[in-house]
Amino acid sequence: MKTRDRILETARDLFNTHRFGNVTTADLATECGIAEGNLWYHFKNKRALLEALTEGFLVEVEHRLALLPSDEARVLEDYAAMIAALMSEIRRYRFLYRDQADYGEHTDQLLQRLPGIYRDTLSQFQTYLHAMLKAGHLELDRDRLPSLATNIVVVLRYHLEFLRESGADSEVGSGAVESAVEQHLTLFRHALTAHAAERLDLALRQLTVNA
Amino acid sequence: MKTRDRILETARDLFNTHRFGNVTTADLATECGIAEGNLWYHFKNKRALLEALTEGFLVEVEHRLALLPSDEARVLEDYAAMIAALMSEIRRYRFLYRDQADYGEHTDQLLQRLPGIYRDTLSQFQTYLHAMLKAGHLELDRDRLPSLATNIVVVLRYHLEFLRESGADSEVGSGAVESAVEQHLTLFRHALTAHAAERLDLALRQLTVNA
DNA sequence: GTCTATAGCCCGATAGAC
DNA sequence: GTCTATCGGGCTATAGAC
Repeated sequence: MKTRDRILETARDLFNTHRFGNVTTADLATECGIAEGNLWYHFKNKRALLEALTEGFLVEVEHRLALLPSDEARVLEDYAAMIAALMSEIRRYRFLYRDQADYGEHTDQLLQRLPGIYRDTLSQFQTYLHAMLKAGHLELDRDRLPSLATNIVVVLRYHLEFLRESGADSEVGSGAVESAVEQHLTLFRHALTAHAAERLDLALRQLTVNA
Repeated sequence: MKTRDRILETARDLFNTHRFGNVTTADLATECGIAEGNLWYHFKNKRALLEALTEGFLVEVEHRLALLPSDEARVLEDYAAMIAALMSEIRRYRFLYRDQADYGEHTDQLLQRLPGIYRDTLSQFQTYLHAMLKAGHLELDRDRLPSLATNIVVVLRYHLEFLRESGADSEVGSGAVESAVEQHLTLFRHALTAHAAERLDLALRQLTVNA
């Protein structure tokens, strides 16, 4: 792999694990197996590196937001696919959501867009829940959908932080992501038909196996 | 107020707003209106300051964990009082939960106790929910209580972070805390009797007015 | 108890050889 | 494209006058 790409991937991993502000450029260079000076050949400064990572994030978000329920018969499987994309995004770019306070004064590129991303994500979930309602999978008062969508997003986004703060292993492969997905299902599983709950469980389980 | 106490309170505020790792001792001294050198008369080093704050936190947690449903007739009001104490704790010591990655290698005092605190908090919520069940306020499958308690804790703990990441004002007085309390109610409001929901709403509203 | 001055360290970034 | 050497700046903490 090209050095530039290795730097980006290593940086993403280190930032996710130790926070952006706690990873020094010396740490990053060592982990990449290159000299610190070499970093500045590939990136003008630490912020430029952050911005390169941000671009990858924004592309991934755009693709995930485009995943909408296609066909009434497959809304549950479409939902599971969207959840898989969202969790991959949250896992791979966790530090971008989390470490905003470390970026200093000017990272407008990201900070201006995150509110919109959350807004679009909430409405994406409402679209899915509405489609499940229409397909007869979900039995729920329509005016409860907005708050349910918010609860879903909060649980999916923060269950990893909850596990970390609780002292549990929250790394990839520890089952933390699976645990977050399972936990979010408890928010509306009781309102699904038995058949829909079973299909959704299956679809979600298959996706985490493949990821 | 004694200088030492003013340092502690100012530090708590600055840490909550800007993160522990992003607040320099120069910032803190300036905000206190004292010379930086004077800080080291009152505290051996930055970590000693953190440990002094941690002690106050642990005392507050212990008091809050001791708030249990007293009497079947008042379980809803007791619950509201406990929620008020928990939110005050989360608001006042937000950085302690959040900034663990900034503390360096050795803050065993806090890091060893947080997992236990979360565990005790979850079981505290299960106790309350169980009491509401017994008092006939809540109609819910008993085996849904553990996951509901987890969802409640996650929403109460992270709704403030969610608002901050979303670009909303998450400071005290902005209504963020009230919004978190309101949001957590959507997790089980539909399972409360109409009478219980009304009483709980009232009790929670009175408490946030007083706080 | 509070101040000024400064030591000593670590960090991000530059210069220039190879 | 990668390295070594080093600079300037900011940070925590100390020393010592008042």
